[in-house]
Amino acid sequence: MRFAVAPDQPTGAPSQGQIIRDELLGRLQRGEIGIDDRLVDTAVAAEFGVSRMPARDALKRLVHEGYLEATTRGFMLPRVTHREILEIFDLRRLLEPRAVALVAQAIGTPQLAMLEKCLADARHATRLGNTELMFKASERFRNGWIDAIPNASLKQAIQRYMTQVQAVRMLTFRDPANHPLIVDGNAALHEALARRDAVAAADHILRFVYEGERAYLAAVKADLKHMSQTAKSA
Amino acid sequence: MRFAVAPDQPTGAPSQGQIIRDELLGRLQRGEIGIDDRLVDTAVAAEFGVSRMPARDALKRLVHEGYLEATTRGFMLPRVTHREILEIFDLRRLLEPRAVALVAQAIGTPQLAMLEKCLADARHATRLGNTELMFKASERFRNGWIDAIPNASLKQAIQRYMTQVQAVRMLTFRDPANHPLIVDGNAALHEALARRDAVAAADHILRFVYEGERAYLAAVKADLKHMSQTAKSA
DNA sequence: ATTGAAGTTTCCGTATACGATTTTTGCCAT
DNA sequence: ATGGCAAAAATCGTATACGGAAACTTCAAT
Repeated sequence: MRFAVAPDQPTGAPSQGQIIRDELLGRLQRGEIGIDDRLVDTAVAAEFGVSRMPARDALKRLVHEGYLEATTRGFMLPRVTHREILEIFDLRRLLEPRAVALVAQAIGTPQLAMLEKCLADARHATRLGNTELMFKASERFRNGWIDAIPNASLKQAIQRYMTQVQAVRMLTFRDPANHPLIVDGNAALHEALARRDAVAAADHILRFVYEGERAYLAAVKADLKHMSQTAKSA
Repeated sequence: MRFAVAPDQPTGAPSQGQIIRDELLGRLQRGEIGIDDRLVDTAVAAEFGVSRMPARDALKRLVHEGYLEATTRGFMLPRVTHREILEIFDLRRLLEPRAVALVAQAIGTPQLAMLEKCLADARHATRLGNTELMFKASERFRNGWIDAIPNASLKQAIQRYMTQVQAVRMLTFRDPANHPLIVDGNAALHEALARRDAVAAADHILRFVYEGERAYLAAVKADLKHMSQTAKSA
């Protein structure tokens, strides 16, 4: 057993396809890819300066992970239906309380500090009325605690519906009245995590999800036209 | 609209990669691929009479689905870690009770009959002591109720870890003492579903998962040598 | 103006080829 | 005989090219 050269990464260098996939996933999770953007393998390949193969690889993988949908005309965001959104709220109520409970028991001080930073950013943005910043900070907060989930399988299950959650989030964020609710929800969660209080954390996230569903339904009601677009897409 | 040549599948023809993937998945699920078999893209491609690309496609997809593991020297069965298996039991306890509860409210008579058939098959196989048949029947039963989950997102989340469940299942099935427990658990679940009793169904599946975890831990204990192979792999 | 059909474009799936990396094999020196 | 080094083989990742299918566009006829 020779450790002479230090094994660096366990798997050596990540492949181009992997790199592209990670980058695209980041964009998807940051909401940088819109509902009617089309991702075409040749374009992606050109952007990353590689051939179609790694690009195709990344795209197909994202499809399989549920982040994209393969059409005969490129790869697009999956059209989320109203029904599906409600289904995902159901899923979230099943998974996320347990997840934050585990996080409360496992999270480290630096991660807690990071979450606190996100929270402060979100507060600041709210005071400024800057929806964009608020959105980003809240997203970082969410990604932060999801990253801290010690059960990798559970974490993965939650991350699968992240993009759909993003889409819904974007919708509800449009009403600034929701911003304080979101900040307060996150603050309550953070406080519970800081106290390592698994029960309180689970309660808070559950309430938060219900609150999110309520806000979503309100947004849909206030904006029927936009919802009908998800069906017509025109 | 010309149906002269018969359009075969509604979605056009499935790609070669898809075909290969399905066939390989069948072999994997039938246990026809051993722990130290290596699947190499060129060999697979040659067998199916195509180029490397569709074969690679199928292999990579199976990797992503968790059925295979990519090594620097071909694709092999994944070494599932003990930790991962326990994580999945945790996930199952979160998701499956709700899933069967929804099934209890939504399942139709023909599907119920199908489940009953699987149950009868499993009973028969148990009496015969035929592990193989018993395994198949139990698998059909499980796939049957999973198919009936009305919440598509939840269904998908459950299906994601099906392979790992299969692997564990394979392990616990080796002890015939577990067979009656499995049949009884399935029978109890079926009975609850037949009565459209969501609460009882959820209780039964929860108990069933706990029972499965117990059986798994017992199997590991009884078979430490095999488990240590997952680390050494030699 | 609307509709239908033919032509064009776009894009995916697959084939073949090449370079890089890792593993294996063979050989030589001690 | 054993250990190490170098050559060879195996296999993966990527590049490029071709054929076909779906969608879009154009244009003419009603």
